[in-house]
Amino acid sequence: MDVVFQLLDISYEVEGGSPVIILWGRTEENNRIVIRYRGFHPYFYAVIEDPSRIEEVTRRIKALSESSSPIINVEPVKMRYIGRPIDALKITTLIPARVRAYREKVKKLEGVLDVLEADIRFSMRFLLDKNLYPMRWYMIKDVKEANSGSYRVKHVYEASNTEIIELEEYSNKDPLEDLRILAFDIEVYSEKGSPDPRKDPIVIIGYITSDMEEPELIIMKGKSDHVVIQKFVEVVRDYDPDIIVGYNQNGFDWLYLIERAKIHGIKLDIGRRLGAVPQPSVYGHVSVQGRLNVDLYDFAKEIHEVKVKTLEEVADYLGVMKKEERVILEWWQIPEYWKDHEKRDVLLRYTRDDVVSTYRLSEVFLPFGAQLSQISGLPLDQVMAASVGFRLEWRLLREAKKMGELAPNREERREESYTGAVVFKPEPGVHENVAVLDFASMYPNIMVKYNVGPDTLVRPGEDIDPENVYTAPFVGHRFRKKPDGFFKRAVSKLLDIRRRIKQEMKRYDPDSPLYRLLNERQKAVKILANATYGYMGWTAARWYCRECAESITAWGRTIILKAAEQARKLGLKVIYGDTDSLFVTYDQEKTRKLIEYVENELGFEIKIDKIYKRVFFTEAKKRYAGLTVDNRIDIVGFEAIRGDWSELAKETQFKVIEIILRKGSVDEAIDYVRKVIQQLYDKKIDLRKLVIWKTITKRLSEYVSDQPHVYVARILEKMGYKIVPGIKVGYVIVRGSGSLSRRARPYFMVSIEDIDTEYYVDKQVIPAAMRILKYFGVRETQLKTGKKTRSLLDFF
DNA sequence: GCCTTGAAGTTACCG
DNA sequence: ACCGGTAACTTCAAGGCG
Repeated sequence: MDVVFQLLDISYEVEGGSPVIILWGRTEENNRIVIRYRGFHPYFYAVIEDPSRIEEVTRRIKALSESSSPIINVEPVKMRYIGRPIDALKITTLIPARVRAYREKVKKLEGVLDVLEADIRFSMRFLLDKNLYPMRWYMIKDVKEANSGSYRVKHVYEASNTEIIELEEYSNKDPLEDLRILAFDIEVYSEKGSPDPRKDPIVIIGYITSDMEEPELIIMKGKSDHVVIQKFVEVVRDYDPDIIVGYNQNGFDWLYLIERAKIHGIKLDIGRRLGAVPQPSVYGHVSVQGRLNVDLYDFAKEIHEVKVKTLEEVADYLGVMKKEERVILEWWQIPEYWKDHEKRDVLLRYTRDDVVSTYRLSEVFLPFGAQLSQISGLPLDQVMAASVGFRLEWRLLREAKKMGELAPNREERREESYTGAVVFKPEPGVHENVAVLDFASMYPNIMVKYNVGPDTLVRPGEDIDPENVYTAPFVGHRFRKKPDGFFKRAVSKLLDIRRRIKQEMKRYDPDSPLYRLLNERQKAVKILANATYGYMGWTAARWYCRECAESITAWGRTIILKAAEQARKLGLKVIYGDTDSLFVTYDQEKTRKLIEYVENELGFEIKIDKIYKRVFFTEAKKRYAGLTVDNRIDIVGFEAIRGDWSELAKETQFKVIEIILRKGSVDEAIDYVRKVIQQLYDKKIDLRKLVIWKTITKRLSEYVSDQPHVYVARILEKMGYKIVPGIKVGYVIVRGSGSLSRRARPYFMVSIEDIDTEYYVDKQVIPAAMRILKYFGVRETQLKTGKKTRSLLDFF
């Protein structure tokens, strides 16, 4: 029989010494199924030094075979490697576990130049070879139904090396429709410091599913969380979710649950494979067999507008749960709210709000995740956990496979830097009526136009007719015009897909589900296309090519410089530019001519991205603030949008910018700043507005200088809190003696009385305000109120 | 020994 | 664990001065 199914996830098992691929899916009737696919074996390639001696090498490889898990086939194949035809041997082994050992042995054999594609995990190998993309729909031929045995699914099918065909007509179907989602969150009680799974119990597990109106809580009674965990296992099994979502559960909840379950001797048997427990896996995600365990924090990390990415902040920013309508507790308050029975209800409410926020976040994030999964080829539970580079790489591996190109190995390389983009010096001050012109996908288009890639790169010394190559400016690297390279193909395909999606979107109402689906898809495609340049310059990339990256930026510099020159020739004033954007005084006719020039003479697409009624620059690059024609304030680069300044300083700067741009009133801006400073002196400022957040980027012992956030991190560590790279530390500066760092304190340990007002006036509010006001002739002294100013004293 | 200066260290931003 | 270019802060040591 044939089965139509949506591919949700993939895993494999070894059974009777033979591997079985497990495809997890669901049918059109919304039944969960497993397809057990046999006859697929792991393999890798050996590149042969001398094709005339291929038989000799084949014999040597075969001689390595061990009877317990043998090499089952060695086959000569003609492949391509970095654009050149090569002779290789495809070595197929019986089971995945032995690939590594065989790889090492084969690598050392005489006559073998290199071993390739031995580091591709078996499940992914299958997806790659069969050209399967998770979340898409397929038909598999000639399967037999078997009894469900060890799987918690409706049907199990056995397949043996049969065809799997993609069903294109399903491509606009919502991949998430009717999937069951469960959101959960755990609360842990610890007497002091960070919770320790060896002793601190899970006191609450909250959860909500697609079928529930309200969240449920499993609450610890007595002193043991045994029942809590047990109950949670039942809940998951009963509801049988396809997708489990949480917020940072890969970094915390699962690891904690796994430890606690181990202590109680509970089997966290919550997957769709009998007896399989959650398992830490690749990219730091946790794998739950047959279910997609998606950590929404991975999505949140890409929202750069939110600086401190707690669940509350992200939910508030996205509007799924406003801070006003929920209970807010901070991590350090949780023990207090559990211990104190009077307060416990607040903690319960807090957990409910967290669970609901999490579920709602999944509604916002998963549609994009599903599309990225469909486009990149990574399962949904891995795709956001994987870094940008890996997501793109999986897509590239698929392109390579189609072209018969072998994937290079990952290797350790020395960092070699190269020149990047140009940034123009801005014209300081306020400019009226400014158009921002943006090149459309500049780097991807350079790649396509000049056929840039490791396989088209002409190596130094190679003799080739200059007619047949594109030569990069400044750096002189040459790229063959023909044939189309690997990157050109991959990138133009992505650009093309995106164009088509955008075209299709025009046919639908922006509020329609299909429009939204397509929009998520085009975003996913864009992300991959935009990552290609950075990927080429990434030393850990399989297709690392410094010359390529360097050539792309060189072409980019030439293009933007030429465009700027032409703008000036046309009589447009170039106020600023960065990489692929030009800020020019807006003149409709001249701008049109410039756009034409860029299209016809340079061969690139440039468009008006936005028009500012007024835009302000300082001498600094990468910083400006503007008022758009639709009356929105844009702030770029300034303190007001940086996460490492106090909210008070940011807010003050924002207001100053707003007053200047909207009203043009310097006096009003000065007045505003003075009031803020007065409030600070009067201590009428919410302490939370004084907190400065900074990320700890390495182990505390590795810091050479004790900056404030490092000093505070050490205090927290002494208090028993775990400090790991990546965490954000919130601190305030208090009065006292010693360096700034020595006066930094965790924000929740001080009151407004302790605050060093002078610091906030002189090092936060005034610098942030002066950054702008300086350009309007304002002096620092004008911002200070009744208090005697230091500069006045200095004067005498 | 004190004050100034600039390099080094650090973080977060832009495109 | 995608790139280089950039601003701006704090610390810390060197250098100048007396």
